[in-house]
Amino acid sequence: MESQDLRKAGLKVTLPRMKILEILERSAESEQRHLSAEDVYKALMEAGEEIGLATVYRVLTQFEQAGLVTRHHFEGGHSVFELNAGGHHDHIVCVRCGRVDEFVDETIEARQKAIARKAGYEMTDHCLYIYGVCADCRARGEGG
Amino acid sequence: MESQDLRKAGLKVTLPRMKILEILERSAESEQRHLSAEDVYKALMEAGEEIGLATVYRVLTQFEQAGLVTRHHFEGGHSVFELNAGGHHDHIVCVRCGRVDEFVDETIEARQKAIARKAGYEMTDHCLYIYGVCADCRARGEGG
DNA sequence: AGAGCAATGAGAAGCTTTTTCATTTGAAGG
DNA sequence: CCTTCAAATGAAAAAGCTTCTCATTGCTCT
Ligand SMILES: [Mn+2]
Ligand SMILES: [Mn+2]
Ligand SMILES: [Zn+2]
Ligand SMILES: [Zn+2]
Repeated sequence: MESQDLRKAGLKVTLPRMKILEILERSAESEQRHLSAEDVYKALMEAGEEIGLATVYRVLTQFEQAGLVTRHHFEGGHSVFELNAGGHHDHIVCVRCGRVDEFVDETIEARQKAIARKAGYEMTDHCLYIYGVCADCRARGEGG
Repeated sequence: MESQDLRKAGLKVTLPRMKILEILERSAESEQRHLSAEDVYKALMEAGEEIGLATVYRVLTQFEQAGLVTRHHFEGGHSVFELNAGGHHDHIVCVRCGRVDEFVDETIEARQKAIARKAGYEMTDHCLYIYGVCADCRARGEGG
């Protein structure tokens, strides 16, 4: 019963919010954990839902503020959203095919905290992106 | 003689490119190492240069491709550029006042390489942003 | 079921960045 | 120094992505 998730987050239970949460959950457990607002919108269209793009943006921002999703600023200028499940992690992105892998490294996490403290900052967040070419893309050859 | 920098980079020496390079250098050694295209454009205007914003974007992109500057995607949607001097480093950004500090941590650098290799990636690049509240902002009080 | 406030949809608007194209400029050579 | 011509520039338009506006709709609570 995911309407409880919304209520707990202090959000009124509406059809758009339910549907968007469904899309995020279904996509996460199969293909893709990282969706742009446009991706979510397209998925809604394919599911026959008549939900406006403005609503998708609004709802995703609300979900972010409620702590249900995390927003990432991947290269290319647009944001991607990911359901908050399994805790914090960082990302490796293939610059060739766009594949995204996730990782957690406690050594790095600890060093970051130390660096922030030494610089006089109270750390609120951090993000680490490793860019590279994935194994598949390298096997597929250098030429594109 | 910075026209040599441009020639070495394979770029024709033009007035806009010289002026933009000057702005980046002068700004780096005083106030700010990290400038948006708009920042550069404003600095040009203040210096009385009649250079179009489109040219600023074009030139900064060319500088990036030539390895003269690095482009960062800070939060907020717009890119910032920084002169390449002193080699790679990562950033701590104050979410309150926008202050940016820099750091290098060899432990993290090494871990990143290992993580990429283990995930099957050939690493091409990486970036690490630590977000937090700087000492000044904390001293200035919570409300603002 | 009804009242009231929040949420939604469609389109307009806002921002950053890129593209188009006529005009200008720098580099090379006479 | 002057010519030549590809490359670079400026202005304006266009292109994304995201947010805002406002009339309409729909939850929630009684
Ligand atoms: Mn992720
Ligand atoms: Mn820097
Ligand atoms: Zn790949
Ligand atoms: Zn600060």
